[in-house]
Amino acid sequence: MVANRNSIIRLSRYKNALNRLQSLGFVKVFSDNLADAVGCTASQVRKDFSLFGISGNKKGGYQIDNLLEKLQYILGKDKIQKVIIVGAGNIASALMKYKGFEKEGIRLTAAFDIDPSKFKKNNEIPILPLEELKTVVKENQIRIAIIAVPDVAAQQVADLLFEAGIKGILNFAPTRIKSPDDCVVNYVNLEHELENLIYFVNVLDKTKVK
Amino acid sequence: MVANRNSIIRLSRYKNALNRLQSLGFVKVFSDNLADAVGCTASQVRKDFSLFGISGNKKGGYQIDNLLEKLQYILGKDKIQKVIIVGAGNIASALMKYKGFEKEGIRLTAAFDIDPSKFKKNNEIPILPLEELKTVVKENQIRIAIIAVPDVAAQQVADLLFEAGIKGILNFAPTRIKSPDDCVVNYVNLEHELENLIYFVNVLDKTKVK
DNA sequence: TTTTTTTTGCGATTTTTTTCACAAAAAATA
DNA sequence: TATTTTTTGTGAAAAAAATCGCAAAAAAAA
Ligand SMILES: NC(=O)c1ccc[n+]([C@@H]2O[C@H](COP(=O)([O-])OP(=O)(O)OC[C@H]3O[C@@H](n4cnc5c(N)ncnc54)[C@H](O)[C@@H]3O)[C@@H](O)[C@H]2O)c1
Ligand SMILES: NC(=O)c1ccc[n+]([C@@H]2O[C@H](COP(=O)([O-])OP(=O)(O)OC[C@H]3O[C@@H](n4cnc5c(N)ncnc54)[C@H](O)[C@@H]3O)[C@@H](O)[C@H]2O)c1
Repeated sequence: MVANRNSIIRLSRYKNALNRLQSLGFVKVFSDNLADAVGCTASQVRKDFSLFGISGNKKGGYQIDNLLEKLQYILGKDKIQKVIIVGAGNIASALMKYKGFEKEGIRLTAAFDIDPSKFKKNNEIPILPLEELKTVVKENQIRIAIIAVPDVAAQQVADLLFEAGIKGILNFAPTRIKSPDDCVVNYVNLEHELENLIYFVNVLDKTKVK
Repeated sequence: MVANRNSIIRLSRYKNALNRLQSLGFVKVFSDNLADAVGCTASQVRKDFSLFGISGNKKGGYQIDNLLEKLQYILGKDKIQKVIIVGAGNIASALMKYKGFEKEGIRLTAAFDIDPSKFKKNNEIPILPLEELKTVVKENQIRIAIIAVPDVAAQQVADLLFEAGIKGILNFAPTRIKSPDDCVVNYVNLEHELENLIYFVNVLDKTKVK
């Protein structure tokens, strides 16, 4: 397949930029506007579109509404995506309070924890005992989960999720997850993001001296 | 330079794996152990080390303590890295409560907000008025900042940070930041991470049918 | 109507990244 | 001591990703 992680991330970025342009009243866009907006080259934009079979109009650029529709379809935004969270701690509570997911068609359906003091059955996003996870996943046909438990619990939680039928995990715990072949695990490791930043700040600092 | 974002992220992963192995009592490690631990190939591990001038012992693998030291030096972990946060909202409060950063030599020094109701001068990590940002950055020679403000405020906050002398930003807001040449901006976009996951779950789902 | 200008689409080329493959070193074994 | 085994280190090869370059289409101008 043509798609790799970076190309899909770029599609998400194009989508964001298009939403912004649309809300500013723009109707069409050229590849170099998009390139500007997301920080890549115009030929990268066109190549990405070409690989996904998206075409525009010579000299006319791309119709924003049409382009958005296609990107949204590719990114699975034609339907609401239900997501659960395991581990109702600090990260989870930031995510649950965030209003931006719903706007993007991502619905946090429920959170789960082992600690009974965290349970809140009547919240808008209920926090439920781990024991109910399987039922909720099955009844709602949920395929995506977020892991926000301490690192030591991450693998066992992942195993439970796979058993329940989850196919994709976004893992905040700094632990590599062993997963079945038909499942995907993506990682958000904030320490590593900061280390990365520190490295490149140091590099720039050193090259400046020369 | 040899380094790109992915290779540095891999170094962070090796470091994590090594810490774990060390705490389990291991003293040496082979490239294929590390490959296993982080999910890449053994030759990738050796090539990465080779590019950073790290060498081991033929037939003897790598000395964990020695290797860790070198990785930590490359990743700037030989000194404590002070970091500030702008926007003391949901994300920021999750980050401030997290104990893992200090263990990794990353010290959240202060947070800043424009909303006076958020100020907490006496917290362990104080939440201060934006006006004090410049002074704190200068006095502590801070180079790294995290942006956790609403998207509309992100660019103006970034400009303020650059003016104060910040060289690297980790941006949680879903907005591209225009930055000077000698500064780095990395992005954490959780919507995009979830979209990515959804895309690849859909792809796997479709290929399975065939 | 003809010419010029602009912008796409995509094959070709270049660059970057990953994997391969094997000599060399060193330990283990015979 | 000689042979076998194991593992590194790194050029060479392959694969993947990004960029280039230009024909073709279409709008705008002449
Ligand atoms: N908070 C941050 O800013 C931050 C930053 C980087 C990484 N992380 C990582 O994200 C993860 C979550 O961090 P946090 O700060 O939200 O942690 P937290 O301690 O606030 O929350 C963890 C929650 O998981 C629950 N839990 C523990 N074991 C469980 C299990 N087996 N099943 C279900 N629930 C379980 C706990 O009861 C708790 O409510 C951790 O792995 C952490 O390393 C967090
Ligand atoms: N919370 C999440 O889970 C989540 C998920 C994805 C993305 N994000 C993004 O992260 C950012 C922060 O999200 P949040 O949920 O923490 O938001 P929040 O609304 O809880 O907090 C934002 C804080 O920024 C402060 N602020 C506003 N303008 C400011 C300015 N100019 N200078 C300084 N402070 C200012 C506000 O007073 C508030 O305290 C947003 O851009 C959001 O889109 C958050």
